[in-house]
Amino acid sequence: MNRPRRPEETALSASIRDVARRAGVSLGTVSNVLNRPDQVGADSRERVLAAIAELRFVRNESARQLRAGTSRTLGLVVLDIANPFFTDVARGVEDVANDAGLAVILCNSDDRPTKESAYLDLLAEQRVQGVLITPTADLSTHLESLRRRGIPVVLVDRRATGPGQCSVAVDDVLGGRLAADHLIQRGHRRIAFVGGSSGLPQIQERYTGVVAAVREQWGAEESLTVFAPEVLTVATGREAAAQIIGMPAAVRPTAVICANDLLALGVLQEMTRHGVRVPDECSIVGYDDIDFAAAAAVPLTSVRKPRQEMGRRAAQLLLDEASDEHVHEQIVYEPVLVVRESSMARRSTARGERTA
Amino acid sequence: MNRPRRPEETALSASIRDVARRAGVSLGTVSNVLNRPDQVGADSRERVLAAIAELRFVRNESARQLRAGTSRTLGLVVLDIANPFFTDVARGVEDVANDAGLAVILCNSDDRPTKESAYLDLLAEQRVQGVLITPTADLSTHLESLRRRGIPVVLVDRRATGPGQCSVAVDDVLGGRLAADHLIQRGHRRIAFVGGSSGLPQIQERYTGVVAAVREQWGAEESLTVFAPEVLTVATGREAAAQIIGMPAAVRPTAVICANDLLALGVLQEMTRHGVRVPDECSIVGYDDIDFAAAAAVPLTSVRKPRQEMGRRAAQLLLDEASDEHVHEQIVYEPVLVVRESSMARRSTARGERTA
DNA sequence: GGTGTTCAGTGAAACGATTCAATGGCTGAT
DNA sequence: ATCAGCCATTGAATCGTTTCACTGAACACC
Repeated sequence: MNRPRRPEETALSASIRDVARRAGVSLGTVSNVLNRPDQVGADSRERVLAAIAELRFVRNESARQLRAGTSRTLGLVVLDIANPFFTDVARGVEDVANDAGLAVILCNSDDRPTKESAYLDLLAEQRVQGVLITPTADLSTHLESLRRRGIPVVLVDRRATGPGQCSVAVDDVLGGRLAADHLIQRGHRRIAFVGGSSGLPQIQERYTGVVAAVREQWGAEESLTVFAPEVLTVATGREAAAQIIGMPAAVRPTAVICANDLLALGVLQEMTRHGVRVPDECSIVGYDDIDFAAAAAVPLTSVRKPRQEMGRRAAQLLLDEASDEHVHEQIVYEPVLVVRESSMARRSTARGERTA
Repeated sequence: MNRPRRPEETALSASIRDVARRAGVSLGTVSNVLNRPDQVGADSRERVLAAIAELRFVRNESARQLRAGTSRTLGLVVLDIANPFFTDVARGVEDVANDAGLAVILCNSDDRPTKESAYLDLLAEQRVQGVLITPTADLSTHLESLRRRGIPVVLVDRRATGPGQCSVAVDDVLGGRLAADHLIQRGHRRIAFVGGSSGLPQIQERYTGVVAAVREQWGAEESLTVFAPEVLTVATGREAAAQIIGMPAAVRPTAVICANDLLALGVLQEMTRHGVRVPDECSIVGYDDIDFAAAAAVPLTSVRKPRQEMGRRAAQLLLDEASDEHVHEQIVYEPVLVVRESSMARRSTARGERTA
């Protein structure tokens, strides 16, 4: 094979052997300079470093990893890289990982099990130190097989089912309840829930919370309408809103709870486009409290999660799994409702069946 | 070392050798099944596949890479992972890379040269097939050394200086001009430019475009005020807006051109918070046209770039660098001004020195 | 002078895959 | 019967690093 290289590229990569020869020392000494510089005499160290610089030596990480048996990377698999919630989580992960000298391989499963499992295979082949993942709906069997192979896994934004694994999540039932309580308290009697059809438990729990609140305070749930778009994006949020707008005024919800902020922004856009006044004619509550929620056309009321902190904590747990006295932890953060204009309808308007 | 493993983890990783033994064939045959399955007899292939499944064999990518000399990854280094512009680019890159069977290592330099060079070192050690990068201001010498080492580099959202490299960029001078022309045409006579102080050429070119437009149409540039926050985020956008709001009404700009949409959103927020009506008292134009621009409190006029397409094209160029008849290309896309409400001031209000 | 202890430095033996020249068996042509 | 040609298969050599048992040299101590 050895496809011929263009002339200027000849000195492709010096190996540790070349460095040793150039510096007039042995292989082992070069390796020591690289890994335990203080155990090497000052003069040889100088010579080795000089040789490294002259030859532009760059350590071959594959070889290092093969021999040492341990990699310097960690995998992060998210559901939607375009959702700022996940990039915020990623920044948290990155902070901790970098401090520990690890690189993060960021993978975007797009909520598709096939993409997810392809990425997990890849991460396994790369022998990453561990995997942080917000899995698609059915906790893939791949996860279990990763763990069986000794690769630690920490779930992010998703509660572990058993005690045998770590997870960093948010009490989504509470989150859903907060959103619903808030709206009910402000007099809403017909509410829509815009969730997802992919069956993510996070989303289902948010719905559970909403239902619970509605049950307690209404005694019945006849006015809770549910929309389940394929994916949770701005575009599908718009579609859901179009449906809502199409409903006869007598049954049309006066408030919408969205399973995430992207949906909420979509709903808001479509309402605005059709002249439905938010929050006067329809209130909106989002979820995640991404930064853009506050900057929306009508600033969004949203359920706040500690996004970056979640990433940091998850990464710490993952690193901790390497230690022998590690015990699995299921962290659950309490979400907080941040009330903004999108749900501040004047009580008179929102209350009941349009007064008359 | 060989730190003792917990019992259930014993069968950590079967090697190709174990598979061979189990299947009763040689090493080479297993490798062939993995890499050229059609050159292997049907029955041995069956047996090997069975053994792979039973032993839960996962190829060790480090070993593969060490021997084969070629990796299956590519690096993408962006300035700000929290900026949706870059996640859109990343999706484009991912599309192309996945189709080619490559994984993407996504790195966030945070516009800090030290982080950037640390990541470049890491990518070099990983022997990635190539690097896509939006570099920090001073095209780091690291880039040149990567290229000298035979690792292809493609610049993203930044024009290559010489013909010796590929780049995918946007005509930012034109972009700046479009923004300024639009505002000038609408009667604005005092404009602010909110850029960045890090010296990114993309930003400087946008400024150049603005200045050119102003020169041509005004004959002088006395009313172009420049703000240069440290970084280009929503938060610094707010700060710039606070300064603008603090200016005496007689000299306060009636329109703001922002170097990206995050800044624009920040400016918009702060204006709204202080009761400055957008666009009536102050128009705003952003840059990049991220999805959230259209969803803003006042939908943002913005300079649109083909974000995902840029990522795709860049990745294609990178893959093409491997071929021998590759010629370096500098792609320049034409930006388009998307006019929305944030710059639709009623002409009477916007025009001139407040009529009276 | 012998003995013991440090300290630097050495180099062979892994790690787990891929590659490639060599081997052996078979088919069909001569 | 022989041989060329083909195919599936083999296994040793190799990639670039780390590790570790080992060698000398220098020094201190009795």
